[in-house]
Amino acid sequence: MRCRTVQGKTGTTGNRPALNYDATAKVLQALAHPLRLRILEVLQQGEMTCGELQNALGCGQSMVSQQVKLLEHQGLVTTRKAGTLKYCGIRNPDILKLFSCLSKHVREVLRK
Amino acid sequence: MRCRTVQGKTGTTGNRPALNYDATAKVLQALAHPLRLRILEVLQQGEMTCGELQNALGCGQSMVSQQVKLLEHQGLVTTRKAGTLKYCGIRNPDILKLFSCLSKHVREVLRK
DNA sequence: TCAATATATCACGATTTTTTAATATAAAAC
DNA sequence: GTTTTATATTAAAAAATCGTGATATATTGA
Repeated sequence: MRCRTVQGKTGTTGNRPALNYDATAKVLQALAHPLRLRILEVLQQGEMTCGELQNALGCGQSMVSQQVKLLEHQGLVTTRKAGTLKYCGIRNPDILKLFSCLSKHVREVLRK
Repeated sequence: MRCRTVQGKTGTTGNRPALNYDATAKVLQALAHPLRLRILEVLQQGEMTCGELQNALGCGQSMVSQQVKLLEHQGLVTTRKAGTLKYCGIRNPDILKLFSCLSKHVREVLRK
């Protein structure tokens, strides 16, 4: 995310509160990965440890650890430690609303 | 987007129509860039040529050309040619709904 | 203390993305 | 025709991301 063009937090016309492009792009980037999407989807069922995610998704341990951390940094996942276990959960369930919209887009606009 | 883990179109439980993770990740990836976000925001005002985008965003010609094409490929922008001009517009305005949600997320969860 | 378990971190090659500059194409104006 | 204008394409370097394997840390239980 190293965009060289001018960066502004405010939008085009007057005082409408627009996007913070850099921060928004980072969140989108965090979402833009098949495995991370699957993590979020699986977590809709409820809290889950990293190990459980690993099994549910069939991927390596460090992969899960790293991707969960990334999602955490962008405020998409919260975690709590219980002994040696790390429970992951959806932070801000509002974000899940994006998925239906995206799913529709993929189906309709990119019909495949 | 070269994810080595298992790829499935259907979700976790039964027959709920889940995400196409790869396609969805690609769309998100297309959105995950400050300049591309700005292009989409500017285009909310209406159709605009690549040159006008260039001026509006203060960036180079090939940059606009390339990013617009990328957005086009993911069904986010439509274009029409008129002589030597290329008019760009928002395809599927529904996608704009994502922005308010993301903006809220950035403000609240990543409060900055 | 030692071993086992769960997670974190690190390092690396491979791939992808980003950005710029140069050049190509194609339509319009002259 | 030539020039001008708008856009497309290409090439290339720099940076970021992806995925893996190795290792580190930390907690638990024997």
